[in-house]
Amino acid sequence: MTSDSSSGPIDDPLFTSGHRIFKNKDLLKIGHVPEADRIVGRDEEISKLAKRLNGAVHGYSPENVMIYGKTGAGKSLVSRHLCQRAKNAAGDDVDIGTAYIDCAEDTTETQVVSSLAMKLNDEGVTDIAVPHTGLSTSKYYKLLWRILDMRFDSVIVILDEIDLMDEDSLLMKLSRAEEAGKITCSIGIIAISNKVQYIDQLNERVKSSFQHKELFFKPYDANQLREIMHNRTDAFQDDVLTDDVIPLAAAFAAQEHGDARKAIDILRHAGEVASESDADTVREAHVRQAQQHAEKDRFRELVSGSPTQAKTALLALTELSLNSAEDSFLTSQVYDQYERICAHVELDILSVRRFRDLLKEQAFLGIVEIEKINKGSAGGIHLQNRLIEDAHIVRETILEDTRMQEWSTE
DNA sequence: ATTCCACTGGAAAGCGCGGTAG
DNA sequence: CTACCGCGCTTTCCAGTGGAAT
Repeated sequence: MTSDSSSGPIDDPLFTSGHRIFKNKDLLKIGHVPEADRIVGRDEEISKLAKRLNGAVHGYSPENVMIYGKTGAGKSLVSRHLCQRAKNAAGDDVDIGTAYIDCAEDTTETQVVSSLAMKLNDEGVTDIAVPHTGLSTSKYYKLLWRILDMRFDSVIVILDEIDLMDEDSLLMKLSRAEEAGKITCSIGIIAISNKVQYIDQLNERVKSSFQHKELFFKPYDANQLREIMHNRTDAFQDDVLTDDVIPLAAAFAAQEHGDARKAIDILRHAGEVASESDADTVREAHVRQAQQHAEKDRFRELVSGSPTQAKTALLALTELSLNSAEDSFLTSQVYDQYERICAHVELDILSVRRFRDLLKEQAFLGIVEIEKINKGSAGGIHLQNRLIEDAHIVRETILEDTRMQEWSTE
């Protein structure tokens, strides 16, 4: 990163090999929004959603929409696409703003409001600086209201994966802001969830203020998955995809409830595998390899991303599984093992209460399975923890952590 | 039907960190 | 500088829980 400010790519054979496979890899990125004529099999959903948003284009209130559907069913895609179109369709006299929030990243009310304010802000116009943290929730709201009124007539907000957000009053505050006279700008909310039950578990007060229509996205079928991938083949150089690649990737994705994201992921991975192995074409074998790759990557990311204490808890269960004929263990047993490991690697020992939650998190990630059992009169209630993933692989992955090195000699 | 028990899990609160505002 | 805020991680407290033994 020192010299070379000269323009244009330089023909270095070390860095050009990838171009043999890919022409425009961006087309396979996750957030990529294809042009309208490339969105497959969602015509009905698009026109329904468009009707709800119609108000925004003409400067009055768009309706709120709750979208349900499994992952990779095109929910975010269609929403983003329509926001873009609404912007284009609006006349010169109507200022439309749109914002996309991923609630997996912004999990609290404050974070979402601050992100909204930041994304909708334009410091040149409003002369408002939005700090990314440090303010109280109410101050972030006030900033947001000011920004909205200075810049827009109507705004469409997409809240993706809203079921991952821990508070729910956000929906209420956003939808009430206009009628409460806090702003004159109108807000339309598109809330996206992959849990159908989401609306049921909302607070009554929230439910009544968040007036909404519901929209359900069906999973893609195998034909649609193939078409989706065909539409993106120009991410690759001409003729590098062999004929079996797309049908196989479609088959893998169809197993996962027709997940289009998965399909595209496999396709991209397959291209990367082919590229790394210096092949001229992407073949069936690359797809299979990519599929395995993706699963290992996912697991590795899950484990290596978690804090040391969580790893230790998981390691305790792993050691028990490796050194015993049993495969499931009571929390107290796992905790004993955990204490031993902590003592050995000089790590603070957490309370049992906290420890239970750590294991529960692992269960949520699908690494551990927990079953509740009752031993009766003198027994009481217990949890049985069982490792789902292969114990050797888990152990290996955890021991990559420098803090865990000490233990590897045991 | 009742008792019994060892653990479960919700709630509240504390701590330290990284941040803003004045 | 002080006051304040959000947030992740943690502890402390304690009212359940529910099947087997009685």
